[in-house]
Amino acid sequence: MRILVVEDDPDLSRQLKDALKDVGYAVDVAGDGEEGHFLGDTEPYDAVILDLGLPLIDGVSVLQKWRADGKAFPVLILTARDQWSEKVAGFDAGADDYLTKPFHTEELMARLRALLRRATGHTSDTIDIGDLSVDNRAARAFVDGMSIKLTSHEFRLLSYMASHKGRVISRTELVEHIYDQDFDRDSNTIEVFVGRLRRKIGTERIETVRGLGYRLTDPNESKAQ
Amino acid sequence: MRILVVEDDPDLSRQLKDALKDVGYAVDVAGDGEEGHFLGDTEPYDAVILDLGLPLIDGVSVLQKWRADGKAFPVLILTARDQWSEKVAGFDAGADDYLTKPFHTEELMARLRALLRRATGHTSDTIDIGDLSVDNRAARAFVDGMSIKLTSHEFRLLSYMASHKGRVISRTELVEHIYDQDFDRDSNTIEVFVGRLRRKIGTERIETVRGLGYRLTDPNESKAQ
DNA sequence: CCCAATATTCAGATTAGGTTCAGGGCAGAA
DNA sequence: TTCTGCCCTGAACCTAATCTGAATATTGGG
Repeated sequence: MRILVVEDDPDLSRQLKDALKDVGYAVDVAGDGEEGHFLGDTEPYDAVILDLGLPLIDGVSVLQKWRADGKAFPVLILTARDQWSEKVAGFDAGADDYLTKPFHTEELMARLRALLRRATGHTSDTIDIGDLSVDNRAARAFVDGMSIKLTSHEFRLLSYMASHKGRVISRTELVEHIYDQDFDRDSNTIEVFVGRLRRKIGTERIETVRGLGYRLTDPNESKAQ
Repeated sequence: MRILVVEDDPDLSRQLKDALKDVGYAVDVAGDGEEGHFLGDTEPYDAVILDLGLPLIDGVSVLQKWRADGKAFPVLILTARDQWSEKVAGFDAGADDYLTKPFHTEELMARLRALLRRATGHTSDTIDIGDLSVDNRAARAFVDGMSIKLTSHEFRLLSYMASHKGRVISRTELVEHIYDQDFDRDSNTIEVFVGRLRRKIGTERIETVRGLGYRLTDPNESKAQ
């Protein structure tokens, strides 16, 4: 999952980035409203953390622009304590959740997970595909109840595919969601990771759709056609 | 486990701090309601001991604010004898337990342990992971019934991991819960302690999850791969 | 049967994590 | 109080997991 953080305080911004990367997200950071708006417009984020007090363009305006443009990613806004009116404005502009500063990193993580969950239409942090189970909270996966050892990139890949299970996902989409900005795309890393993942969770679970991408399915489900 | 003590009487406050540190908690102290509120908002405590009669902001208000902000840590309130109404107000505001002054340190410790126990979802002061047993009451650990000699920080680490057994715990989270405020994060103390702990309780009990953190498990539990 | 797409394998680079060690501090003993 | 010994810390250095990109093999479609 790829997250955008728009925050001008460099300390907080750094801290957020570190914490998010720790938990396995791909993270981009913007330091002002303009850059933030641009990135949100250009890159396909899975969620955005948006401070409301920003240089150049304020947070609420950024959010409004995005929503007016039809961007649907979930947005979590950060407000200073007691900025009651800001919070309301944020919600009106289309925020999905808010957090008042200061806050606990752990709480932010929990809320973020909740947003991502909701956005992908799941109700739990754990996603099951047949007897494969992906736990986004603990960053673990199980096949048949057995714990599978995955590296952090393998897990990102699996997690993204799991939250879009059954759909064909293009290589490009995968790259865009599991890596952050600076990544040299023309290489076959995705194939390599898919290969490794298959070896660990069973080849038949990741179906190749020639010319389009990959699809994560339950091999035991009856398949039409 | 990291505890916040909010108490204005310097004697009592010192005494509490010492006693708590002795038993192996990381402790922060605040002398008035404002500082207390701020710390509780900012740092991830595992429990809070809160005096109700405080300068600047009274205890009940502090507690109300925390709860309104969604802070969930267990709170033990201290009241003067016969302040019956205060006690009720405290409970209404979301306290988990209370103690009337004066009290025996022993009793405070027992109640605190109970709160931590409940908060982490355990029913006993002793947590077992396979044949490793962690006794939070006596601050001791056993492997296979044999007592293991641990230093206080080693024990804190183990105790925190034990109460979240099976979950991956990031270095950051560990630092935040086993040290109190003033600690320089960029050093490798955690690695060093994990190393020492492994030497004492057996390497295989603490699993490393690269890029994410550590996990305490029972090595004999069935694992694929 | 040929071509393009996908898989596999592998080695080097990179980076996270592990180990060791010395200095300083603190607590308990005398 | 001073002395002693244990512990903690941070740095330097070492090790091993993992990532990457390229080379090579395989597969499926036409």
